[in-house]
Amino acid sequence: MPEKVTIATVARHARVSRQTVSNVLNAPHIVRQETRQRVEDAINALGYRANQAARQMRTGRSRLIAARIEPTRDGINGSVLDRFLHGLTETADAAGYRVLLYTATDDDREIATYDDLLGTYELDAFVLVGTKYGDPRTAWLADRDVPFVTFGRPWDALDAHPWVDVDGAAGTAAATRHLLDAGHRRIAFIGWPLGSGVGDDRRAGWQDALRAAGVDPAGLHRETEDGIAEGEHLMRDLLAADAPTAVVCASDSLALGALQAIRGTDPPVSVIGFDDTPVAAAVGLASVSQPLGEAAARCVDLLTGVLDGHHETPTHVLLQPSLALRHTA
Amino acid sequence: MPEKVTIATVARHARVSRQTVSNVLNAPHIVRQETRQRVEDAINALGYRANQAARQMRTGRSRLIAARIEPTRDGINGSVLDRFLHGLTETADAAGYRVLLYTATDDDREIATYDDLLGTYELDAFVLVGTKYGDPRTAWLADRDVPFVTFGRPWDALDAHPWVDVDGAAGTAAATRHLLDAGHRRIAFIGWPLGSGVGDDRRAGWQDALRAAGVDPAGLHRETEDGIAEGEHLMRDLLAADAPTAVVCASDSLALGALQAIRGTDPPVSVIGFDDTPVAAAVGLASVSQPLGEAAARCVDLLTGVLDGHHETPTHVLLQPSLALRHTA
DNA sequence: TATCCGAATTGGATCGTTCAAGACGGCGAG
DNA sequence: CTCGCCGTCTTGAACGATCCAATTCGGATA
Repeated sequence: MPEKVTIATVARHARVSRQTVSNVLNAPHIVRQETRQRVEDAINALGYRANQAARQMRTGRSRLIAARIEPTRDGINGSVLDRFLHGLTETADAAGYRVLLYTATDDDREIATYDDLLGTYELDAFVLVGTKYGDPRTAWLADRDVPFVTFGRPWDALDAHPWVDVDGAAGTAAATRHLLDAGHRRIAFIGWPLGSGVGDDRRAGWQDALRAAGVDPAGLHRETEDGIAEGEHLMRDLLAADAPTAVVCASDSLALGALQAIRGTDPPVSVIGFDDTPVAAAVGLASVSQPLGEAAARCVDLLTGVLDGHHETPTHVLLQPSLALRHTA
Repeated sequence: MPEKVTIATVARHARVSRQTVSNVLNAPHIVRQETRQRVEDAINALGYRANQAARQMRTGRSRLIAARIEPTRDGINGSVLDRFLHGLTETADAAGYRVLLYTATDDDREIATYDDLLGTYELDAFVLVGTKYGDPRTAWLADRDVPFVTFGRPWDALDAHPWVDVDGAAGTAAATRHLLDAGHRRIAFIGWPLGSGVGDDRRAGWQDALRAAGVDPAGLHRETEDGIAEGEHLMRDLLAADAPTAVVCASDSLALGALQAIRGTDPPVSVIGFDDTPVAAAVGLASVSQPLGEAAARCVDLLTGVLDGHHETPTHVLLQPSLALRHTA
């Protein structure tokens, strides 16, 4: 039965005081090289690991970051969060932080969860995925000076807090340009109802790319809630009314619906989705791909920047998506 | 600037000692009703929350459970883990535990991570998803008496440790019976190479169901690594050699491949996949559905059973899958 | 040789909680 | 009446780390 190894054990073994061991861990530069080496050897020999609870008690820092895991809603876009979380865990680990999961069914409950996590676990920071106009969660966190980053811009006040996002407009613009280069002119867009930051952004990219190429986008777009059936329905409508030869969609779900609607058209209508989900890869759907691992890494960067305490000013990161070309485009 | 509320603040406010407050929290029955009420009122009035770090220091329990999040490999089956994690977080929360994520690229590194998590964070337990024959991870954990549960049976020693699993054989058997009931006789199976516990189990269900119906399964099965292209390839092979009228697959990936191979057959060959992933729902693929939320809940049950300390004996839970019927069957 | 300086090290206090042991009043038994 | 016990509550110590102030020590300076 090996005895528990504490900082005192290490100190005894290296014939120094506890404080010296602590200094080796937290401020190595103030310890003489020779002493430091002796302490480090003792640490390795004994397999010492600093007890996080004890450290936290003194410092008030838990080295824990919270992220929310959602019930995969429509199921297709769920994998985006999945991949993001994986990247977050990996990068946070490298920075000496761990990721704690939580769930919540609505904003009030989510805020109650923040309160609990902060009170009992003294969480260091939160990562929120997706925010909406006038989000009460970010307001609550900001009010209390809790460090947090969002993956997704705060559309109503870009300077409100640090965020990382992917340039959706650039993605749909690139998709549209690709179709233009392939000779298409009647390129439609199926997106979400007006008023959602993300949806409007993606629509704008398509619109601007068309205008830049001298094509009038008027009438060539449709709006609906996300979903496969919805996408199929709107695509049929487009085919009947406007005879587009290609379509860019705000999500892979919509694009999958569109794919079903165009079955049998000749020449085949090109389709490009958004998010490059596994489903897209599975069925050969071209899609705009977000650099999720990179996004997660930058979230951690921003957080450690705030936590390890230099720049107080909120910082923003806008990443560029890429186009995953497959046989539907 | 509200002062930090500790157990001492509550004690002062309720005019009792710290220990009495502690007793109200941890052993309410030994405190007189009237006193207890006074303390509880004070707790609510002050918004007191027990500091987990301090508690952990004394008790050695962190109320933290670790689970691994994997890089979505082929992407399709990844959502299984995703849904499982969500259920785990929800149920753990209800039981007073939180879920901590970690990643690892191989077994050795994963074990090193265990060591680190146990040493610095004093994790209470681990949840492992999927184990293989002679898994070094479970051996390591068992050696050190670390509480853990696996989602997936330990195929080489069913009594080695607590586990929760879904009866794959029952799932493929049900799928096969459904096809038999629909009049099919030549029902094929596309699965994974012999020697994987999960794969062999799923194949056995198909085989037994056929035999029970008096159909000889000989020759009607193929084995390959998981993947869409692989499934398509083997399905073409089956069609050419054995002319099956239906096929049961060990995964949705394989089933998707099979779907592509049978396009245009008349009458259409029926296909049933496994895991009921979002992709299956999206393309209308019938599939065997695992009760993932339930599985997660039972994992937490087993863990709290061990942690909150009654039954020492490993326990096992085998859940029944259901059939998600869609137009491919 | 005496004095001083700064780098390196030391011991004690502290974070908020639970554990172990003891104090206090009231009650029933001897 | 006294003793012991039980239920209830209080006090002091401990968990393992960091922070703070005090001390030691080697070497440079006068």
